[in-house]
Amino acid sequence: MTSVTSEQGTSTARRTTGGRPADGRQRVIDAAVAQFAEYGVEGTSLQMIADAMGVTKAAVYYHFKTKDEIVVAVVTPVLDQLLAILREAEAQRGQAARTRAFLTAFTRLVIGHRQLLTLLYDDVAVLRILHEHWPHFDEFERRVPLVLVGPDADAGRLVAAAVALTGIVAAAASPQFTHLGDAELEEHLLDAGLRLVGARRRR
Amino acid sequence: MTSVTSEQGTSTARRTTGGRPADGRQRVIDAAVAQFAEYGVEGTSLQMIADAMGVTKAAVYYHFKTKDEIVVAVVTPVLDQLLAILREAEAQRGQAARTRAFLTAFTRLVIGHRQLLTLLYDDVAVLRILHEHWPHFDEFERRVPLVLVGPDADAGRLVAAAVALTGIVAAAASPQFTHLGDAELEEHLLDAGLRLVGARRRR
DNA sequence: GTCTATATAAAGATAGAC
DNA sequence: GTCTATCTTTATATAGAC
Repeated sequence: MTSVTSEQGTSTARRTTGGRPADGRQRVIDAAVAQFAEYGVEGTSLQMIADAMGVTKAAVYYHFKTKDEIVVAVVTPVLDQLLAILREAEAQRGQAARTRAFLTAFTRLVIGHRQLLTLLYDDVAVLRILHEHWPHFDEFERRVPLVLVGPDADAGRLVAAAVALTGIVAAAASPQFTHLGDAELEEHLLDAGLRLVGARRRR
Repeated sequence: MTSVTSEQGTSTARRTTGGRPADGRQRVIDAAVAQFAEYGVEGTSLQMIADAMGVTKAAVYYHFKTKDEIVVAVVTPVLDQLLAILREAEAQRGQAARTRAFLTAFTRLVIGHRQLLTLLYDDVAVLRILHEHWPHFDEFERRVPLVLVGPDADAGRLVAAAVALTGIVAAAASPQFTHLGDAELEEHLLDAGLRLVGARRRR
């Protein structure tokens, strides 16, 4: 079995080697997430990130050599979590259990990063960068729908899975629902997802 | 009742005043759609559009004064169709009929423009431009979910509507399903949509 | 770790010839 | 209707001082 692994251990390592948390590197990431969510990756310049931090472009370049590196750093933690969710779900016995396990954890992850996940699903620039810099990202993309509906699913169920995944991510990011609390939105999203992939909701 | 109307009658007018179809203006639009779909609006430069047409940037600027104008011209025909669909659905008697009427026509529209609709739902640059240049676009955005689930829907049904709309659009654009024929993909998308907004499929 | 200053390339956009 | 040439602004990125 090919294994999908992140090569981006640097930031984690740095945080353990005595450096204070919320160091400069992390501050860049935080600022970048906010800008990316509002203007998209291509619509965000290093100048905008620097301005949001109250520093200059050169200060940003001290932490990251390129803009692509920032994108990878922004997205890697979520991808790692998604990978963990994927593995745990795949380890369940029975397709129904795998479906429920993945969808439950996935919805929770989406809620925990309302703006960030849409980068992964909607921003063409992010997808291009990940295909360039993230080893086995394409394999990763294939495994997600499979764990949801199983390897023997017909086209109809694969389409339903795609609608569920992309719909959940986009709806969570929609300004339409910013007023909804995390718990309530999470429940509704999970509900919608389960209805789509054919499972009944446990009460 | 406030009416949502396109101010962009120019291209239609030009096509009726004796000008050959597939004129330069339309050729720019066609080239732009292809580039926008692949690289996003911010990721597409006028140079790329010009190159795709085999002309220079200045030739493109003869037809459109700004890049924003191109985006509006690309998206306006679809928005007009969407508006027509919206009105026809709103005119139905009974919420079930409105839901079915809209979803059926919407899915067909999405299939007819697999790549284009995702610009409307996913591309933040397009949304910004439309909010700037399309009168009553925000009102338009509000009416779409409402016709799907009705004015008295609770949060759960509104979330389901959002998942359906965004999911259908994104799934239709997904490279995962490029091999599926229009008719089959349309059926599966409609199926998923109806399951989400609570209606049973007519056979 | 942050700054000023700068290099270099590409972006959007315009003027004017053909 | 398309071209060459050019303007202006902004982008990514680097060098080197503090």
